[in-house]
Amino acid sequence: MTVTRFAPSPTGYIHIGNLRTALFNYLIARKTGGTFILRLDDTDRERSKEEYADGIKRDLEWLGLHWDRVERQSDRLDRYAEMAQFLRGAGRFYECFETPTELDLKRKKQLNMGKPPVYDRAALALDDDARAKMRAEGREGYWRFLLDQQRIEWTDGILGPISIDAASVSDPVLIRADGQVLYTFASSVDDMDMGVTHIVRGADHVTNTATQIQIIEAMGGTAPSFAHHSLLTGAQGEALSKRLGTLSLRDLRAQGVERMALLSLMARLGSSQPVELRADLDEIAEGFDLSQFGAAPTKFDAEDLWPLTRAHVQALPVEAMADELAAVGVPADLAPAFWDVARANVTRRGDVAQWWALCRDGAEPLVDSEDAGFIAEAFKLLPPPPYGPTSWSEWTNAVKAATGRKGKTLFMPLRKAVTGMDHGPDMAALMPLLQKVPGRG
RNA sequence: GGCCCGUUCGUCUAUCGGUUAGGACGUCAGGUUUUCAACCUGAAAAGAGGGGUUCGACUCCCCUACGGGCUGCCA
Repeated sequence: MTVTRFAPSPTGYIHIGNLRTALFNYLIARKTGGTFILRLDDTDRERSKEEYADGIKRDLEWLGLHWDRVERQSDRLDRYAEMAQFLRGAGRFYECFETPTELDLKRKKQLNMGKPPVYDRAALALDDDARAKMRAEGREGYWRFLLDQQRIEWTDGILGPISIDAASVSDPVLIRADGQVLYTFASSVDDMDMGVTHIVRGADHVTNTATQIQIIEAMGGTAPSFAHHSLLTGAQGEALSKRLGTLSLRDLRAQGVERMALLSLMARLGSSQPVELRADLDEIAEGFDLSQFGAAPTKFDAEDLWPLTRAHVQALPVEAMADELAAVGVPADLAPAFWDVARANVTRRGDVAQWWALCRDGAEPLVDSEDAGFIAEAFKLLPPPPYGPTSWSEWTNAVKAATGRKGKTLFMPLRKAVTGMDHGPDMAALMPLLQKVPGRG
């Protein structure tokens, strides 16, 4: 049984980077009929906010990434204390007393001497008396996990064989002086307890994986299989983290991006499979294959969402557009005809507003100076609305007979005069919807 | 500074030593269309640099450059 999880910390909303992680884990569970857990990693009491937890849930619901189970780390504090006690007994936890400032100083010294800034395990040498003395000085202990200094190896689902020397990594701090359990530990306990079988996360967690494998094994568990997807960069290759604020899911949604456009792109970007618009998550899951993803950082350009959004919106049946059409004031009886005319000329659902405004209010005629006389004459031949399906051809034929113009020089000035634009829906189909033509006459 | 990963058309990528280096999206041109969109046809477009190994290297090895990540009592 496959068990995956998406484990955001509720310190912000879902953005384009998180979304990829959530989607991959969802798809793996979905594809194999497994379980997808939403786990809120909220051990950081200061930064975690209920508002964000709710926001994350709403965003996942909008995307359609339904979870089978929800967990909160703040509900599991007793369990972490229990496993911490177990690891102390096993000699894998040791208490340290350096202050953050002291640690910072140590790192700087090491760096200056050209050495890697790895914790020197000074606290490991402390005996009971020394520890008592530290406490007497008012210092509060925090706890590190004693790494077994060997190479840690695993076969990554995306990166392939990875080997990291534990000696190049500091013993991770797992419990702070104020008792707060840190991510690396809570996550390891949870993944073990919840039977998580596959973890897909960003490449920023590769080093964590090395230590978490040891932590899970020290607790008597078996490490799940890991896969680390490349991180997204901006279109110019710059780190995306700086721009994440403008790429939150809610912003993209507010701009009119369609969820299937977003999901279709994210399920394929960075893989060798072509990006294709899919109709639903089942279709996306069907073709999803982690092994098709590359390890190189992936450039993400939000502009790529628009062609997919347009294709999705243009294929929508009128029923799916009912709310949007009603919102801009399209009468229900005109909706099907209007949507048929407008659909080929919209990218976002909201774009129908401008076309309906044209139909309802008419447009300021756009007349090139050399066409002024021609348009004046043409408008004399145009009866007032309402128009029928043959109005356009009747009018253009009449104008053609009266002026001798034909082809593009005939049609284009008329289009511009009637709609105020040089592009737009098919004129023959548009005419019957026009309720006003202000420039007429 | 140390550690991990990476570098093929504009973009995402294929190629498990021998290919006219393939596909998709985008771009451009032609066709169709009153326009836009859509559709059809076609085109341009790539192996970071330097050393090896080999009959032969995009592919294997080393170095350099560049990009990303980690190097927190954040996640």
